[in-house]
Amino acid sequence: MLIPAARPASYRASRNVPDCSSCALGHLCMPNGLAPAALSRLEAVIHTARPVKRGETVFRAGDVFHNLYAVRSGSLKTVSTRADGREQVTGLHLAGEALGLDGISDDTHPSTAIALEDSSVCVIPYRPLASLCAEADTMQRRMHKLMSEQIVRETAQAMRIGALTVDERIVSFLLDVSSRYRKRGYSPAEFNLRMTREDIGSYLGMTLETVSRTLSKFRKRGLIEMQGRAVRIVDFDELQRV
Amino acid sequence: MLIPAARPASYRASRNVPDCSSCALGHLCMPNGLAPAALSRLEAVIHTARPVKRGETVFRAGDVFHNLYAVRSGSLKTVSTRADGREQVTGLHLAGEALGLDGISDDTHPSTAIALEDSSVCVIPYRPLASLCAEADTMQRRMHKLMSEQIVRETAQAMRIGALTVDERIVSFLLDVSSRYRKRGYSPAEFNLRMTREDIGSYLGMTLETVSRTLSKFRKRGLIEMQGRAVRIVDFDELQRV
DNA sequence: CGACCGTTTGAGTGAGGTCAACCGCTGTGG
DNA sequence: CCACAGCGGTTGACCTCACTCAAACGGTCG
Repeated sequence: MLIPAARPASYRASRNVPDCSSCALGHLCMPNGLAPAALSRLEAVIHTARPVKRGETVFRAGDVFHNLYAVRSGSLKTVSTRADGREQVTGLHLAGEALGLDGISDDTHPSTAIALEDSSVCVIPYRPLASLCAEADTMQRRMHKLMSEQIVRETAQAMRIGALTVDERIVSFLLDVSSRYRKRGYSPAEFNLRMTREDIGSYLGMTLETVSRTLSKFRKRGLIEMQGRAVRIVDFDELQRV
Repeated sequence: MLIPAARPASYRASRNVPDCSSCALGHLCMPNGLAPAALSRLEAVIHTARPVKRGETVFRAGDVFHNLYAVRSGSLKTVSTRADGREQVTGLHLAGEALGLDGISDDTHPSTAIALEDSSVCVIPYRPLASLCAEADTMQRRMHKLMSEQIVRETAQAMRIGALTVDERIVSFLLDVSSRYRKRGYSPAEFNLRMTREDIGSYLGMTLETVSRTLSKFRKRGLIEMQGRAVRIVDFDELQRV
């Protein structure tokens, strides 16, 4: 049976995933390892939890960069507009992941972040965070890792689009999302994609029809179950071998 | 007439591009704005300039991460190996650009860096650099910008591959390289790609035959001149409108 | 209830991949 | 010094994968 949305279920408890009570953020604002002084500073920096309704934006392309964000709950997509006006989905950000790191580059957000469902984000003013990084070594390390991870993810995404067939791209996408949910303590087998077929196609460099056809094919082969945007991965092994 | 390799020519002098005498690094180790104390620290951190012959590697996928690198002269490609063994070119790094930022993520280099020509790289030990970032605010800011720029570049690359036709991809690639040379004080119109057609194809998600055909088409239309890997952009405007 | 949006599925087409032949340059060994 | 092998590049012919266009369905909201 398919659940309508991903939920922590028993995974969090059983797999002993650390819980950041202040903002449920995974490793971005996870206090482990921080000196008490630095911890209280961090809490002072992260002062707001901002709710974002489905379809609303957290920031828009061109906005002046002031804050980083961390997804507290829900999920968001980032879209970039090309020179010719066409829009493309360039990122998917799940609960516990960071948002807005690309704005540091030239103090302007290059993309627009849109909530895929009613969500909540932590607002983290960049300047104070940078100061904190200078004082607490662990914090700086965490910041660098976070940015480096984003670089690795983007590179993987470019490879995904460039070197894989559409079947492989869909598989890679599903497994990527799955592993990201697992990392945050949610079920890696059942989750809700929340994106439309068009969003997925835009993200993976293919048309919405092809997305639909490919998912249908996988369903018929018994690799996945799905109704609408809810997905359940039935056969990981078989899925992995294309 | 086509030059065999990109060279500073008169651009550097005439356009007043800052020159970093210690390692010709553009903004990565460009001392402008650093306090004298921080500057001497920086020089202490960047202790080695390592020569790399064409085809040699600076680091390999799987190597433990210790150092960042900055390209002093020449150019390198980064390649990643997919699960199925196929290799893909994931990055191109020109003189003055950074290398290895993706290794911070989990203390392991995820890709292999290979020199496209006889080159030279600055070796920058990460730990001391991080300490310096904690002490000098400008240095931290620079570091963050550098990583954020890399994120933006990778996102652009994913969009390039995902949303553009092969013609558009080639144009976008040529203009990208061109603007990067301009930024470093080299001629934006004449440069040497150094990569094989296969490398370019791998980087742009297409076959080497298609790369060759497309470049030939552009040459016949008078948009570019080229012999071998040397390129001269003749008509920027016409090239830009696909 | 009807309009609309997202999705599914089908049929036809074309952009780009595949396979193959050939050219020119470079390096190597007889 | 020349012959030859090997690599990178170009071009052609053919084919296929994924896009385009089109139709129809189901759920949701006013």
